Amino acid sequence: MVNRKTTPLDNSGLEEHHCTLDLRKQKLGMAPFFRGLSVDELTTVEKKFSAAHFTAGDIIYYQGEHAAMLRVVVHGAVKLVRHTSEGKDVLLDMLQPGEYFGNLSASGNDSYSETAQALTDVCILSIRMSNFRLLLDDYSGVAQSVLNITADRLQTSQRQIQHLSTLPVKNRMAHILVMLCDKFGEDNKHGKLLQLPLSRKDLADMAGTSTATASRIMSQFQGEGLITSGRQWVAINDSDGLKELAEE
Amino acid sequence: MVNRKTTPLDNSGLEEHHCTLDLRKQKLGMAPFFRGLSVDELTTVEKKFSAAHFTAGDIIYYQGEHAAMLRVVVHGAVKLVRHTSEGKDVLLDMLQPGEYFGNLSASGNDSYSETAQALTDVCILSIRMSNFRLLLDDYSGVAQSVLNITADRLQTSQRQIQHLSTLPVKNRMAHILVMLCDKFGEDNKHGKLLQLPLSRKDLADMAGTSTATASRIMSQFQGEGLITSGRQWVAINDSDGLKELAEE
DNA sequence: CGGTCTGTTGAAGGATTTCAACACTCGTGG
DNA sequence: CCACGAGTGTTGAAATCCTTCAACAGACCG
Repeated sequence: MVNRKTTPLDNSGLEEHHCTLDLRKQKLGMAPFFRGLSVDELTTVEKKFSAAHFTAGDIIYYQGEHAAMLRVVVHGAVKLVRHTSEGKDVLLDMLQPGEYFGNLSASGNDSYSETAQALTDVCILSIRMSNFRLLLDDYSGVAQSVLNITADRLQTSQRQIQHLSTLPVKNRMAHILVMLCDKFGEDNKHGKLLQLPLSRKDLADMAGTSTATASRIMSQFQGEGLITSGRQWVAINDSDGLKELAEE
Repeated sequence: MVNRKTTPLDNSGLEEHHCTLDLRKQKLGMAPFFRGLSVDELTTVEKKFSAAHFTAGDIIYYQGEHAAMLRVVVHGAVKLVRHTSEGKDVLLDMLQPGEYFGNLSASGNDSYSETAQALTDVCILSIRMSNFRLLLDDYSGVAQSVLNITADRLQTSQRQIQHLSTLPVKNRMAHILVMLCDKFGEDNKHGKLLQLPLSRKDLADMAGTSTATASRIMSQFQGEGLITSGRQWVAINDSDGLKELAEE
């Protein structure tokens, strides 16, 4: 096998479909909090959202901006980053189609606590938070779903706190790669290719380490045959091996 | 002033009132998700809960146990701890009267992801999760409050992730002390005394560090006149000074 | 094909952990 | 009431993990 390092990522944009109404409805239906709604209900709900497009690299909103909107990813990948006053970044999450982001807590400060950036060309549905609240009153099933999702995210955050507190960087990195593999992995000749642009800095910001250390560990993983990687892309060859490292 | 190191904590138990019905109702009303209910509604809601008492040190539930109950602290302090397979502990939260704990996410795994321990003698109200769900359907205002609280906790967790990722131990410790001071601080000749038993290990498990490092930093803070501390207790003398350290 | 952004790697320095010994506090039983 | 013992807190010294700084190499864009 050649030591190929050119990007194998699928870069096809979304000019083709331009986020048709059908696609939007389909993705809204996929969103976990609308699962269970009838087609008619979904149509009513969809009308309350408005669509917007961004190209790869665009900032969807900045940390600190006034926050009034709740958003759902329809197409593409979005990353959520918290910036510190010292210029360090913390990557909180990578979002897939169907996931929500923006502001849920109408209480207290109504400004975004993180920056949202389009990783690829994306289509986003938005709804004013106050309108979303009305929706929750009308569809109590949706309200329960939203609560479930938020509680799950809290669980995930607490596991992340546990990892940061108790595991060395290598284990944390293994865990992050496994998680990304489950979420973004697509079969490919390199193994499970993570279908999103992913730099060493992104990985470092997720694991709470420096880019230098992230790079060293990725090199080590590659040397052990666990992954294959190049500029802005990563493929997982042995997710079981990584899982072992992550669990330990 | 004598260099007094004997505990100034108020250890009075709760045999006096034995959690009267009135007290329980009052504390339920204090719980942020029931704020706004009428006295009548509160009475109805209170009947669905059952009370239980624990003495200092008791485990209320163990991590991994089947989780069906949602609980509210009526009296005393409770700590939530995640244990790792390597025997390390991560202290997620210290709870006050009015705060809920237990399981909210009815989705996925229905086992507690942390251990809950009584720090003092406590009175706890419990409700079966399925019944609580029914309550949410009847009182949509409560459902919104629960969502708000959960979203706020998510925010807090993400800030904690940020701190673990970007700040050195000293700053994290300062932040934790300020937070505990806001929550448990009571005026006292030593300054703001934290009204709960708090060991160096507790602080270490909150800050994601070792007890040795936690002890060293607390000694340093004491040397700088920021705090006064002894076995299992801490008083904050200069919360502004700590806040500066935490923000930096 | 050059420039820029990203990734790699070495070496030195720093923060934190670990191990270990000792001191202090508090509850318990003599 | 005192003394002991267990649990908790403190502190030193060595070792370790990780960061920082820096130089260079590779990949992608125009």
